[in-house]
Amino acid sequence: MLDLLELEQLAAFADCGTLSKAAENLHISQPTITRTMQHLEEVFGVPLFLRSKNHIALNETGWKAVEYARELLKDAKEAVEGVRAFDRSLHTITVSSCAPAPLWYLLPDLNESFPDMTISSSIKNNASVLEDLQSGICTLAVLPEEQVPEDHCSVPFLKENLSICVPPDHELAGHAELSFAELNGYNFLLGTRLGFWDDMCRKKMPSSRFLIQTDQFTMQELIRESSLPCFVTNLTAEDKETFGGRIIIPITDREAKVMFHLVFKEENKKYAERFV
Amino acid sequence: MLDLLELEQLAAFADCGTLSKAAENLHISQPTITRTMQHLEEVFGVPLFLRSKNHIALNETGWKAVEYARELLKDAKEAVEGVRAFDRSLHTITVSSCAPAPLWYLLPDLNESFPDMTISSSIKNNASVLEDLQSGICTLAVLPEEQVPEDHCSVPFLKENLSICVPPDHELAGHAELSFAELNGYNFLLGTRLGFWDDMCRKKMPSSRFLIQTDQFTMQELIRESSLPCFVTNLTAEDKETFGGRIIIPITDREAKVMFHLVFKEENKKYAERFV
DNA sequence: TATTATTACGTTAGGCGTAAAGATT
DNA sequence: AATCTTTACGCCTAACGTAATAATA
Repeated sequence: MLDLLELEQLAAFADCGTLSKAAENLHISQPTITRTMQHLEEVFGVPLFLRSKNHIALNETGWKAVEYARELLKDAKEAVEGVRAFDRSLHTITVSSCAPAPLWYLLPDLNESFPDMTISSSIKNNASVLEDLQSGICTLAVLPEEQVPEDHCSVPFLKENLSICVPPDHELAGHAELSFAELNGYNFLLGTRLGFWDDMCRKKMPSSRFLIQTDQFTMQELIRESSLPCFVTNLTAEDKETFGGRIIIPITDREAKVMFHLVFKEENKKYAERFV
Repeated sequence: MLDLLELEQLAAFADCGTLSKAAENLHISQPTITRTMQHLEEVFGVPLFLRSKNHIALNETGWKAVEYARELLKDAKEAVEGVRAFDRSLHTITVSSCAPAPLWYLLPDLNESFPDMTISSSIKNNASVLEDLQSGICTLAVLPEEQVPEDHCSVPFLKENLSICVPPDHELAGHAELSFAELNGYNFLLGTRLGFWDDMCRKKMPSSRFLIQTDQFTMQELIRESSLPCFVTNLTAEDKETFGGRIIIPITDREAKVMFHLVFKEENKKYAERFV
């Protein structure tokens, strides 16, 4: 039977050209590698080397053996990595969500219900979430109702309504409600990456600019100190403080009201059951 | 690093269900296989088994590891076989010919010129010979001039003219020459498998039947004792005796005169050089 | 009681490195 | 002289099997 350690020495010899350099590389003695090459010839049952008194080189068959050796070594490495990755996946719940808000409710819940599992989550746009779902990269996906693929299980999860938030003296402050059409052209502060909402806003308000703030504190300061409108939803959990005296005005468009669904494969039902 | 011997034990355990049976199968002791399983868990770095006091079974990850193990074992086996096959191919000249006659001249020549090579030959139809050539299965191919592929080297080798051979009292015996059209409808004795000629005759004489004789002696007897026509060519080396008093009549069709070419890849030029 | 996995233990085979030899440039 | 491969030799590890242990059905 082949021995991967021996094949590694063979590959090293192919790389180095001489047994001595290969031995040095692998931190073993020359005699050891000499013996290994002899043993490899025994195992393969055919000559692999051209020998002269103080020189050894691979013959044509030897090079072919090296090809196979490298392939096997790569496969063996991938096997170990594959098994480890599989084991990790058994202890990880991976959530891909199209928006941040659902995660605020989902993640604490999962953490509590499956305390010995690692919870890994990411926010991306609808298409990417779908990919993760189809490819099995994610265990649970959060998608708008309309995006739920037919061949997957799903449960309704949360409803989110988008509103904007302006200072009382803002020119929009008088409206009881607003449409994307009316908002188009205004520039907005955008708190964190919004996933789903991000795409939606850019699409519905193509003339608007979105001033993205990654820092939480900066964002709060700008909300307080500027008159730029920003977004809130019914799920936004910020303090009253954060928005100071700002006024919240609902957006009337159908698209501003979203029903998020939890989507998953049959085999991952157990992780979604408690949300049914 | 993984050890294929250990993986073999893992696969055996997966097959047998218990360590004892696996040990028995592999003719090793139970403690050995126990230790191996423990060591495999170390190497993979993740749990592979569900253990109770006197029971051990593969967990989900373990089964995944078994998958990889089987794959690696198969690959390793194929590597050894592949290297052996490659080595053999280096010491074998494989000839695929569309007709037998060229081999009568080619094989003795090759045997003499390359005494330490094994010569392996087969007769097949044009299409199969071409396949062998393209796929590299054969070192040298013998094909009719018209069939030589453009992307290969070739040298003219032999010219063969097909004739028929009938007893003096046969109704065709009076002709000085004949065409396939005139022969169509007669039944023929067919000595050995003719490769190229076989297809040709069936195509040009669709109404004829061919009585195939695999036994040399039977063939000779039938030639002597029946009046059925048979085929000969300018290359046929049989004794005058074999054909008794039979008369040989050339076939006039263009297709009955064939120029065989030796066809080969650049890399195998050395085996054809002496025929240039 | 029979079967199974695991641990303990003693033995041994085989693999490694050092040293030396032989050969080539 | 320096470099390289191979052989010789002795040590020592590590792998194996036997025997014992523990647990279960």
